[in-house]
Amino acid sequence: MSASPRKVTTVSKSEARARNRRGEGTQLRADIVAAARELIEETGDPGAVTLRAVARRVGIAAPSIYAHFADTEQILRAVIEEVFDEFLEHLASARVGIEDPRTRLMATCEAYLSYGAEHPALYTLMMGPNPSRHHTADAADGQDPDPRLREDGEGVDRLVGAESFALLIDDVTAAAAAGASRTDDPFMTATALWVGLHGLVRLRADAPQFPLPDQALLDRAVLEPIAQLTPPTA
Amino acid sequence: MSASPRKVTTVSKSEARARNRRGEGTQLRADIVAAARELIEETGDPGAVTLRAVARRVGIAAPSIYAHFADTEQILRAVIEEVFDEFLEHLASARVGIEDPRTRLMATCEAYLSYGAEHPALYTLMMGPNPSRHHTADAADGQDPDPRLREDGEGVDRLVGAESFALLIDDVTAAAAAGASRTDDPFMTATALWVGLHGLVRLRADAPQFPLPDQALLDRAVLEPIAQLTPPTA
DNA sequence: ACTCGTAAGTTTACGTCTGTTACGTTACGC
DNA sequence: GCGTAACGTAACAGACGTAAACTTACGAGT
Repeated sequence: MSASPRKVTTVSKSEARARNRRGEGTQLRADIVAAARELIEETGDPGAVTLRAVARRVGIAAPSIYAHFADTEQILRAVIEEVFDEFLEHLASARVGIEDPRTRLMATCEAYLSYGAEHPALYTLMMGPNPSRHHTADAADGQDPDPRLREDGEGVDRLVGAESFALLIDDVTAAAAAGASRTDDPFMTATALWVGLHGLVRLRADAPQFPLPDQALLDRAVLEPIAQLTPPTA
Repeated sequence: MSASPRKVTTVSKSEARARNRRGEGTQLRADIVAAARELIEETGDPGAVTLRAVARRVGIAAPSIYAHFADTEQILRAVIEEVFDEFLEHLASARVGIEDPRTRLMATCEAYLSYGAEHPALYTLMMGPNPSRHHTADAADGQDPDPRLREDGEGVDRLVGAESFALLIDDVTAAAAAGASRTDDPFMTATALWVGLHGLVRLRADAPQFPLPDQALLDRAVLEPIAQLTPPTA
């Protein structure tokens, strides 16, 4: 139960770290990404992700990171990809199994907002200006809901959440088809909804001390008019 | 036309700087703030504002800053205050002289968006999480449009743009009174509009590579439904 | 069973940038 | 002429990225 006898300058966790086995060098890579993620969540600042800080937390020496990442930017990119997958999963699992288009659209929006509220720093990192492009998105896989979605070969980068945004488009399109929304341009409406969702998340994260109205009421005041929802049971 | 003969490590501007006169020590303070602002605008990162970087740009020695600011956070606060004033002025000058409530509301929104588009880094700094509170806002100056606006003595910090937000509330209230908006809760609608404006600015700054729809069309798709505007000439 | 190549890290160290303290210097203006 | 406002110089300690060399120990091959 006693702390480690070693004296530590700042914060350090697991002092004891067993060296990985022969083929499991990749395990350290995952630990590095996890440590970087923790640093971002705790400090709220991606700038806190430094080679030495990550190394301290993982329990390794700083140069050991070079075996897996060329620099801190690569680490951040790995975190971003992980968060994007997690965010997409969060949205998808909230939507699955809901047939009613209106309820499903609202569920997607709620999931979007809840993720942003629970992981403000990760959301900011994910949606913020990316370090740069990386792998080209795997090309055409089928029908396209709107030609504007994939301008050119690499216009829609995965990093801006194209898959997640596709869920929104899907929901809005379904709502329009079912008469739950009066929109005549699902892509435009979905984009506008994205703006509203992004604004809600960012404003709550950016100005927490500002006396905003009740959360649910403000959400409705922003999202319902944008979605052009028809009266509930009309 | 030739560059300065001195060799410089990074970027440095005015090498020559004349010492201020006797009573004009305050001039340096303004120069420091201006340099910090430039650094933020050029790099997009408030972290680039370091005592030494500011000193280099101003053309002074780093310790000379201590006479005017205790640390970098104080400098950032000064920049934030300057930007807030500028932002408020930008909105106010765009609104002034417009009598028609609908046109005036739209003008305010356009000014909001244009400032955000032209000064993305400063907007982010201004609207982002503030370093902390500072001077208490000067107390009650007259009627209050909504009791929620000033929760307690210091609830509405000036740093979150209360004055600018007041303009929005004013416009929405006037629009509602004139029948240009169908809202029955101007404060809620103004807040929702703020969310939409913030979302538009932030999304364009955060994901510039994403193929967003035409700017004017997206603006309308977001703002008009939130504002609950009545048909133009009905 | 014993080697030994090599995966998986560590140690050490250099150079840069940072904040910050202590002290020295210039020159305006009464 | 001289006090003091308005700076500059020198130097420290800490954090950072990164290169080079060293160490440990797993596990395949004989």
